[in-house]
Amino acid sequence: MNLYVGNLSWSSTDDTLKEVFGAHGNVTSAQVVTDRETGRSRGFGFVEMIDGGEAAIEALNGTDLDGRQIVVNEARPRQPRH
DNA sequence: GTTGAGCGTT
Repeated sequence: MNLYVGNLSWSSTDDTLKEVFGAHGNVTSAQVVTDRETGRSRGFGFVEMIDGGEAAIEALNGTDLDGRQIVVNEARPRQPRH
């Protein structure tokens, strides 16, 4: 299950998502989207989960993460890179 | 040493 996580703090990392979402399910991959040019965080990320995905959404959506209320939702299918 | 709506770099 792919999860979209928005409104992240600039300090939030892949490990941050993996820890928070890992507490509610099995995380296979967690990645904070960083700017390709500057390499800085764009304030959102994606989390891949095997189980507990929807549970993590309801459990973590709107909750505080590193000082910001994160937005958790199911991610849309990513368009092929061009 | 900054910024703040949204759906990703390979």
